Amino acid sequence: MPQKVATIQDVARLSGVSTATVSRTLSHPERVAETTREAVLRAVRDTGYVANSMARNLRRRRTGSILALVPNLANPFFSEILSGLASVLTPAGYGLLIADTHTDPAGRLAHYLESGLADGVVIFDGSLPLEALATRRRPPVILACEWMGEALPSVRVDNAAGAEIAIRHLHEMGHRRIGHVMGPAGNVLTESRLEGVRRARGDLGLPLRDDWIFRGDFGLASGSAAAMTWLGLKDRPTAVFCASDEMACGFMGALQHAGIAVPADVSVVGFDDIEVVAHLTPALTTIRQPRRLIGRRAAELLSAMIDTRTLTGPSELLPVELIRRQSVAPPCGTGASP
Amino acid sequence: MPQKVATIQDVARLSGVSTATVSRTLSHPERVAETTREAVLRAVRDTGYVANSMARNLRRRRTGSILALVPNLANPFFSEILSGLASVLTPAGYGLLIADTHTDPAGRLAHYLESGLADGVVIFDGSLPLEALATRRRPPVILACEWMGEALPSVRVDNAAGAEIAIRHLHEMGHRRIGHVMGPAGNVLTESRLEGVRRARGDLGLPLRDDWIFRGDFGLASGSAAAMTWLGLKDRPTAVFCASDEMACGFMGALQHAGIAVPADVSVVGFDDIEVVAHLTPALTTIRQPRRLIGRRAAELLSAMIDTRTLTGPSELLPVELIRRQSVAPPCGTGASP
DNA sequence: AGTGAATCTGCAAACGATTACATCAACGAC
DNA sequence: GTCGTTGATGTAATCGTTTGCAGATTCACT
Repeated sequence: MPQKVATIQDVARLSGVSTATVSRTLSHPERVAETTREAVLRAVRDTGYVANSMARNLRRRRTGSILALVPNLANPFFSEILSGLASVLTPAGYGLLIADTHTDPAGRLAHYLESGLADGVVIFDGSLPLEALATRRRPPVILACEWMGEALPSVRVDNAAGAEIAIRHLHEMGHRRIGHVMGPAGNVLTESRLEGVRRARGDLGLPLRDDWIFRGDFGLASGSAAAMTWLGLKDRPTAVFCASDEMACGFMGALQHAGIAVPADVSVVGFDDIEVVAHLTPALTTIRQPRRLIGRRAAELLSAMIDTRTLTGPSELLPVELIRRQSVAPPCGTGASP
Repeated sequence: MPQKVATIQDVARLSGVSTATVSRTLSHPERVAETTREAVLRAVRDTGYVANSMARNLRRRRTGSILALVPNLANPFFSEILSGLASVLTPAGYGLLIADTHTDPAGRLAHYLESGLADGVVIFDGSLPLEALATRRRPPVILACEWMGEALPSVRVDNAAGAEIAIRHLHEMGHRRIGHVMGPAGNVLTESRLEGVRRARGDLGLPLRDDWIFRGDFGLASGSAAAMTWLGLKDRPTAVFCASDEMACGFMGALQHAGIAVPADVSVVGFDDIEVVAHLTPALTTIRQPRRLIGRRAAELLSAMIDTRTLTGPSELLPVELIRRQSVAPPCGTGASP
């Protein structure tokens, strides 16, 4: 049923020139005489010819696509970054290939890199065995959000600074007893945000209580779980900074369902500023990451690396911003500090 | 710097066989003598050979990837479906190519189909000019969530039924004055859910007031906007069914920020059951779509179409389910019906 | 020993583009 | 009139696989 699709040969035959000329007409129009060009273009139109990308890419020794490795596609945090990626990649003629590294059997990183099915790779998953990248010789790789020493270029925000801003904001609002819901263990984001928390607490002379540090994994459920832990505490922090908005949602939700009022009983700050948190009640105060911009810059830097055939390139640190909303208030009955 | 990557020739040379045998060893191991196979596999390991997918696909006349056209990557609703897609596509040896049809210049549908860079296409965006698909001759296409008559196969839920369930639930809880926040005009989902609302209202003998039908576009902001309209009404419905969870979030959020209590003052039902709504306060009662399953089935049906070289195939209607949570209560001060 | 089948392997032709190089015509300068 | 230059086109090699066909070997059976 599917009839033959036109090849460059068909166009050449129909317009009475060689395939070389057809190819040139399409990729370097200026190198072809105007009358020829017109004839060729007409033939292209008539046959409905569109170049076979496999053949083209084989010859050009490229793939025309960029691979994005995300830990969890279902997480809204990534989708907007991807959207930013796509917005520069598509115009640049690249396709966006997406792989969910958690759906996938683990340890496939090497496979993806070697497979040669992408001209470049954007990695969002810091839990991948990134050391393997050091010895790779081919596709340029850039990290987004995550990072790994100075070895690999990355586009990200200053996470420690973001965390510090969050803590300082709570401090300014009068809080002295501040808890933190962490991300998954071993993650650079987790470490870095925790580091920011510790630093700010230290600088501000706040108590460094480890029972106010709750384990999490950036997901909604772990936020709820942290809330349960908080509820079980006899000596509770009056404010909690969650290392992700998702966890903040889970945390606030579980607290409220248990009859605790936010921010009256406890203040909450998130991280990321995903779209929905502005619509929560109370709207969540959070540290915004410029996600679409992260996507765009990652795409731009990566595509520069591809063009210059370099395996490495500059990194970029993007600014975070405190978004004040309604989930933070002075602690319980106080207007000022003790 | 980037040294040569091993080709099938290198492997052939190293293992002392022809390229044909190497190829066979890799794709049809059973057709090769055991000793040869071992020698070849050793050479593969030693050279680190991995087949060039461009060459392979060129020869096989396929691309090895599936294209997903989503209206808006940043919408969490889609990400989980994509995740489901990926979970069957990856093991099946396909890559998942994703294009955001709103980021992209419009009218590119034809371009995507003709471009021949995918063996199959999953369309999530019903607002695309789908009529064009009728005349296409090549890549099999399946619609997900959306649909279009019987012409194209699709995987979706019974949207009208879902809406009806929502309305009937509100009715059972004692509501008689029920509003609806619609999706974007012209969308089949919008129409179908609206149709369900109308049918249920009719069957139950509820008032068919058009000023209780609010325009929306499935997004958060339009939910908030609908809330503003609701606030401005002098004669308000006691319950509102939103055609998407995102709109329900926006709606509830804006209402609560304006001092209206949900569900005490107004009950809200959503549609989709995206993850976050279980963590809202009140947790949102909603109609669940089995999103991961939608993704999986779409992938399975599409890949069957590809295997059988058919341009069409069966559709599938998946079940919806009412998830009762806390955003619905009997209307204002009533325990029973008037 | 001869025959046929079964099994394994290699040769070489695709797949459909791009592009280095060669060719050829036209032109102006000397 | 010769030579060098410029511009437009064609020839054919190349990218790295897969696979139809045929040759070679082995084996079983008569």
